[in-house]
Amino acid sequence: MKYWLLKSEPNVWSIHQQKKNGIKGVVWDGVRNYQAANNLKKMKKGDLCFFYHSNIGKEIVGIVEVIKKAFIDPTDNKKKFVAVIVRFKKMLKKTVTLENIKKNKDLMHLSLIKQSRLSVMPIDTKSWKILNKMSNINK
DNA sequence: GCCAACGTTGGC
DNA sequence: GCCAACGTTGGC
Repeated sequence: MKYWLLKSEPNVWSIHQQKKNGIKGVVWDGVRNYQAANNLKKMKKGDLCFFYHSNIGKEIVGIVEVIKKAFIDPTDNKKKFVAVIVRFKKMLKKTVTLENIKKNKDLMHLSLIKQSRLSVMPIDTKSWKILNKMSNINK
């Protein structure tokens, strides 16, 4: 199983809306960047993704699960880009802010920090574990 | 195929 | 609101 991070501006699409959508999940479409699209293509059913709020909050707020692997994005007329379907999994007990991620030397290599504009990125297992641990600090 | 101009994202 | 970083477009 692989781990990922998905970015969304909460005033466009937030984790709360994702949660309301419940078990049927949501089509994650609109990605128009090759690097992000390539990451979407690598996703498999059952993979887990951190849900990150960009611009407002700048923090990881929850986890979603991939329930359908990449298919042609229905909103892309040229049929070049892909979408996946993700389902709400859980909210983090404590959100993990970008500020705190930057403070951790073991997380400095993440694309979240190095490539601030990338909206879909892989998270290695070690980093996934660290971030999960950080989210449980104030249980 | 290069690169200047322009557009977009997202942190600050 | 500004701007750095980076992706895309279009003229040559």
